[in-house]
Amino acid sequence: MTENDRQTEEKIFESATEVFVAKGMDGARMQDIADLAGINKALLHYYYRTKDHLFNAVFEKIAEQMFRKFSPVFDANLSLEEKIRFFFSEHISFLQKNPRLPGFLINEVNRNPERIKKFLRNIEIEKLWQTLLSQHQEEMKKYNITNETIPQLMSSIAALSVFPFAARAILEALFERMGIDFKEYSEQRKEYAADFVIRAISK
Amino acid sequence: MTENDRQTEEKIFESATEVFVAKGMDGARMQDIADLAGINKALLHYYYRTKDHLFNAVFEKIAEQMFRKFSPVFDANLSLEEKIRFFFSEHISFLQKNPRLPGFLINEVNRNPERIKKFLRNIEIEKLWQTLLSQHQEEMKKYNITNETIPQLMSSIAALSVFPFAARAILEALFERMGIDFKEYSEQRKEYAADFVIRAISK
DNA sequence: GTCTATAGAAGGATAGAC
DNA sequence: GTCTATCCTTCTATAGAC
Repeated sequence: MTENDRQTEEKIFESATEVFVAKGMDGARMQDIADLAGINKALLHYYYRTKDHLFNAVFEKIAEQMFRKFSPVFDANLSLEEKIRFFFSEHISFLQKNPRLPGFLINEVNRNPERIKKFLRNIEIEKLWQTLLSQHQEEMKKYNITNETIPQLMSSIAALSVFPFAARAILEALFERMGIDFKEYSEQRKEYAADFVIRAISK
Repeated sequence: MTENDRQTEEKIFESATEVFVAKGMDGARMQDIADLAGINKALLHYYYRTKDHLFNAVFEKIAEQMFRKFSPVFDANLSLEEKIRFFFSEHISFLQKNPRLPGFLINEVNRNPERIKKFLRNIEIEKLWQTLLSQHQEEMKKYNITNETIPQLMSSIAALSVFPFAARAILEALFERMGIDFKEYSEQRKEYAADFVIRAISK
């Protein structure tokens, strides 16, 4: 693969990412992607045979980015409280830079649940799960956490971080009427959400 | 309008709702809707001039349903804690019956933020807001709540209720690997989320 | 590897008969 | 009010020249 190939292929991939995230699989047009990349449609099909192939490449990359942000939480040598603060700070910072990713993923995954199942097959969920459990078994006793409530807790943490960005358009419409700035809100959220969770699990 | 008209129009509306919620505005096909309603395409255009008109009718109805579930919370004569428990119980029950609505709304609102702004213009946000504030000003002192943190608190409550259904496909894929049943999880969630919030705001 | 031109299919919308 | 037939546009995908 020559330098020129790599550049074109990358440019296509970047443009496709932007268009797919903005309009979704169904709303995106190959013509839009070609225009944004400054090339013509035929070249898209030369590199990625079909729209579906191109979309899949973009989806996998984005899903990987989102989940990679979670993984340090599982093996970092931090206390539970430190992990929670670390997670919200890092994850919300990532979402501030990529505010449309949550909505994109939620939509495409609802549209085609097989996509995420296939993606997760390459991730050792069970292993991460066991690591996390064993790492904090002792610490959990100090908090209001049992093995049974961990799914509730983890989904709550994800919810508090991701939801404001997924539902951003709704929140912004409401905030506009209440004189609140979304940027300020999301910056405050890093600390608020961490405090919120820690108080909620404290005995 | 004759009885027959009403039946056909309703049948179209119901079919359109099902198809739009399942596939989104961009993915939905007028042919799908006609097939599901047991009529032909031309009749769709007879009742709702364009696909856009039909979609707007469906969207407004769904947005109205979702937000109506929030409104009793604003004026009910209940203590703060009772309101929180009432909200999670009612709202999650509604979502259990309509699990695809959150994903649908989030997607369409991201696709076109104007829609929700227009919808909210007909709702007296400021009034509901003032009612809520004045109603619990005294009670707030007992909790960890200030006027400044109310947007954080309210978005957190919405997040804990809505997110699991919006991201249902992701959670189900994860839960499958961990031997957890989503139905059971969502039933437990009513109480877990309420307890979670109440502990989080308690001093 | 990149372009122009076009095939081929699908979708929204309308005309016109009943 | 409902149907069949069809127009017209748009979109993905490919053929073929350079």
